Amino acid sequence: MAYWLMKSEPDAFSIDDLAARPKQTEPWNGVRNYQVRNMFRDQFKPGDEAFFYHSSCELPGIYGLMKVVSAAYPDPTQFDPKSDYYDPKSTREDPRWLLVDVKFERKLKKPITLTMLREHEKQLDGLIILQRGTRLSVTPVKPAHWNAILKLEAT
DNA sequence: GCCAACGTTGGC
DNA sequence: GCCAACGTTGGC
Repeated sequence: MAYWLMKSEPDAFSIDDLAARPKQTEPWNGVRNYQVRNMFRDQFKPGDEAFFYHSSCELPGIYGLMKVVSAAYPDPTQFDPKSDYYDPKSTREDPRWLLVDVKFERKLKKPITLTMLREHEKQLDGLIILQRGTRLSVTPVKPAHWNAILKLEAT
């Protein structure tokens, strides 16, 4: 089983939005980056765990936990001309973009902010989100990092 | 296949 | 709103 960190702008889709979904699941659509597409395709497995990270907001950080509940499949928004995520170059025969379904697990008692993560840089050496200029919206998290980060919830 | 221009991300 | 970083596009 693998661990992931998945970013979303809370104005667009937040941990509370996920918790409010009828089955507390949501297709993680709109990813338009080949590296992430390949991670979805090659590495994501149902049962994987993920941090829900809020970006571009007042307090960027990890706000909750979720579980991956599907294999990768084509993102339907790429075929929808009315969608912001429409990609005219993608076809149903050869879809360019994939997504996975995620399921709400729980909110953290309090967010683990980016600042807190930085304060524990030593333990979290190599965590991608702490590296300069990382813009990937989905990144892998090593098990040791996952555990170290979760411990910060109690601090 | 190079690379300049452009667009996007995301913290601050 | 600024701007650094970096992925993508497209002309050549």
